[in-house]
Amino acid sequence: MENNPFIQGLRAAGLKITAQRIAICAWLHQNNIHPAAADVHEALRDAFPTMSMATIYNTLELLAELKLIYPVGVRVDGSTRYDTRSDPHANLICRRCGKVIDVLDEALLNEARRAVDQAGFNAQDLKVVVHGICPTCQQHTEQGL
Amino acid sequence: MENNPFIQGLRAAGLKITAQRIAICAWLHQNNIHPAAADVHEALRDAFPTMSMATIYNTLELLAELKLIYPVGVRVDGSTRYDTRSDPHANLICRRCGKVIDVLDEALLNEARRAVDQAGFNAQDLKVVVHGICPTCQQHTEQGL
DNA sequence: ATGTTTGCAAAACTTTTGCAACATG
DNA sequence: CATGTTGCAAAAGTTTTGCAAACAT
Repeated sequence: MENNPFIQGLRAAGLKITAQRIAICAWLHQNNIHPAAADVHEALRDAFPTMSMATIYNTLELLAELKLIYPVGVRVDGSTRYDTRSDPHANLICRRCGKVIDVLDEALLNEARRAVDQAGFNAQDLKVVVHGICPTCQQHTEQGL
Repeated sequence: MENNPFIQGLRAAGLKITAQRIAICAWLHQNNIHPAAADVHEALRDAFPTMSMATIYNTLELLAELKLIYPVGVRVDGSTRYDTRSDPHANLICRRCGKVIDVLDEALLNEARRAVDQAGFNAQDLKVVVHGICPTCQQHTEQGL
């Protein structure tokens, strides 16, 4: 229960550990996807029927400030997606279905650091996002769907 | 006047060339920035005081469907930005001020194509987006702002 | 003349904010 | 018990939609 890095982070920051925060952090930790605020809300609706979107947004923003989660950097279908991994990696985003895939690729990250440096950008806190079509959607296309 | 690729594209698609579309296309062509819909609206307010946001959104979406412009793939400060370049390139986005810089870097694009391929993604129609801090905002930081 | 496009208004949607009630440390 | 947090409701902002009037071809 308490090997949850998000809850540990909140505690370390001296913040209060509420039932809602425990639920949100537990769900984020167990579901290593790239949820939107609405996904969290829907997932916890049964357990917390009265939990408001404001609480979700508050908590996600809090975790992002503590650098425990990261906004993916794009909005897919109109909403911000969060990334629960803190190690450097790239996000592959499907143009069609919005799925986000994490890719650990040092060569890509290094090229990105170099290109960013060259343009005078600060590469610290770098994030690479690549848009394409995911395997599943490619199959659908091949089947003429 | 008619060396405007956006207007040519609309004409080639058999669409009607209205005064509003001419104005939007001319402005996009002359201002090679990464505008949001609201930027276009504001820029053309004097010339077309009654032009509605719906017309802007219609036209931008139309140009995007014709692949004459591209959504940058992120929303900065809550709104979609468009890219008026159609050649392959990367977008560097400043985390702080939201500025978008185009970077033509074949090495980066090639690494991205390879990484995307390796993950089973379709690299066709690839877009690379990198987040960092732009030179201007770095200076502000150094000055303690 | 005909079908497209515009502009207005209203709606949908995500996210933010104010504030009273409540729970945590 | 003092402060931080929640939930509700309303607001703000972007984008979409329906429809009558205006326009391009």
